Amino acid sequence: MTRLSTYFLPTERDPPADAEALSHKLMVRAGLIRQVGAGLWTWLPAGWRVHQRVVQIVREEMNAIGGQEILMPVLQPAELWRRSGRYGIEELFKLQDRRGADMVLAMTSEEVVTTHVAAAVKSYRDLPLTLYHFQTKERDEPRPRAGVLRTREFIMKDSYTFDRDPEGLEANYQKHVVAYDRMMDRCGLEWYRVEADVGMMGGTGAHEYMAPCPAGENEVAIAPGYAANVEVASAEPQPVQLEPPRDAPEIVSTPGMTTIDAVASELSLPAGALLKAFPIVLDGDEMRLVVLRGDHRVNEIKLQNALGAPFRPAHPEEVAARLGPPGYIGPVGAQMPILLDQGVSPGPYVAGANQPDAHLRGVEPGRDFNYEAVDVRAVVPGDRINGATLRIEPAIEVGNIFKLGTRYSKPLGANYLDESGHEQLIWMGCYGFGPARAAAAAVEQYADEQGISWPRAIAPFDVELVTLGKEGSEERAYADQLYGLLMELGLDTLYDERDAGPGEKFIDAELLGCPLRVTVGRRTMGAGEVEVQIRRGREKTSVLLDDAAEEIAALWRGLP
RNA sequence: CGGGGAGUAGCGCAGUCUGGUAGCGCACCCGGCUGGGGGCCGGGCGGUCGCAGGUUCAAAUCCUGUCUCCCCGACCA
Repeated sequence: MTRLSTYFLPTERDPPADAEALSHKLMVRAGLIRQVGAGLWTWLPAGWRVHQRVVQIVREEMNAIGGQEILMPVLQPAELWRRSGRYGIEELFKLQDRRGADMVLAMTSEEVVTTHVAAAVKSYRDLPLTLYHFQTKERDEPRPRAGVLRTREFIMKDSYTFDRDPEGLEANYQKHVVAYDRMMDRCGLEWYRVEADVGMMGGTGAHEYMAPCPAGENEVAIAPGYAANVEVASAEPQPVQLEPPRDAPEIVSTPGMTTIDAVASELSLPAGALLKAFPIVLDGDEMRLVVLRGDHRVNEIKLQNALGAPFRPAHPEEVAARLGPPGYIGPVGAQMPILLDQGVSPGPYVAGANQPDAHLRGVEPGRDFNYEAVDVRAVVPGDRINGATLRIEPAIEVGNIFKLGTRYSKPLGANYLDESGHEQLIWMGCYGFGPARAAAAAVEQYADEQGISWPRAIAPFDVELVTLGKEGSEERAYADQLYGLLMELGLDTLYDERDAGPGEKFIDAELLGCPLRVTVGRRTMGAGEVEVQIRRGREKTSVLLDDAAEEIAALWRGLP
């Protein structure tokens, strides 16, 4: 029985003063969530129904690919995390029990699940295996924000696959691709599966499931047939007009001009006709000079991946000592390896001369300096890929899938014996999905001026039934009866029988955003009809009194 | 971690500069009217002004410290 007069659905006329993101404002206003502290949220009844609907979709798809649901604890011994090498992570909540033993609050469960598998799995006959759970995750985020989009505590579905070899892992990974594609579709989201950075975990491949929306914290580079996180995206740069070639570099005086823009405007050239030099220092004080087109920027994640090692930008003193005056450095004559971005096409460029107040023009890569080609440029909108134009959109990361390899099986001793009796490491994958983010993404993607407009599959209720009649009226009696019929047909119905004005009821209903709003009032009843509003698009239609429930159910089945 | 902002009733805010009995709108409670887009009239309830200390005859207001929250950036297995 879900009668609004007794249901805990505290709606608000005003959004929280400091809320910025649309989903944050609307989910609070609609009475779905309430804040407890920074990045800590309570899910109220209607909000929790949405969350649970997403969870059920995810559960069904995981089961469909052979996943087996388990439950692992949030509180875990620090020892496991020391063994896996993750104890030092700053986001990890750390605490002690009464005996002083170090504990952690899990941000994911690789350590625990791998330990169980290591203990139980002995033979190749026990593999492959897919285990998953829905469990609270704890992360000491430096900056929680935007309602439930980025929180310190949240529920995540995390699954883990265990295979004999890379081929097995690949097969399980592809199964997850299928399952995740379906989860995103079934949640009614617009989404992209994008190539992702494997990050510090050093896995062998990763994709993210991104839901584009203005509040998204990630940027996705998209072109027909291509989608990648900008952190790893590659594309052809837009062409640039270069100077005529010269037989050899010529010095040009550029006093006081230490920026690309200043030199470009002095020589009346586009910034892209210059070379930008980005000196970096690797572990052990080795220097490298990264060179890219003047109008391009370094993507530090791509650079780190290209180097295969961490780096830092060189300090000005190091630049002055090893190359030349900062603002005037360039690749010609540089006494260090040069990494040339592949966005620099052949031709004559203007570059720093490694001496005060001077640049060189007519510098040609290959002729005037040797280099190693790398791809370290940040892509920008307008770049080309497969002949199409690239665009960049903000998006929410709802899920990610990741090939771990033997990252955890090695330190935690997860081995098996193969057919010939040899001990082998288990190959693992891990896969995350955030129901709260899926819900927030749906709010972001479909909300309008009036409020939320849920996809049918994850709405808190299928139908909101509004009666305008007072207790004892003919309309009220009919609405009571219709409520029962809708429930019998399997439609989850929220019945607004509050003693409130029609305006208030309509506004609350559209704020909450159930796919259908059914109104029983004297006016339409007099005409033998019941009014039905389709929330998305707000189009109104009507059904006959006599078989209203069946017609409403049929309408509902046709909704997105 | 750097920069900016805010803590006064459930929500949104004024009052702080210039110290002098804590206010407004909405919500809520009671009564009545109204009944297809946050309706109207009348009467009410509700706040240790984030916390601690200090100055003062007197502190929401001035001073010191502290906690919390938000936004931008950095960060984001």
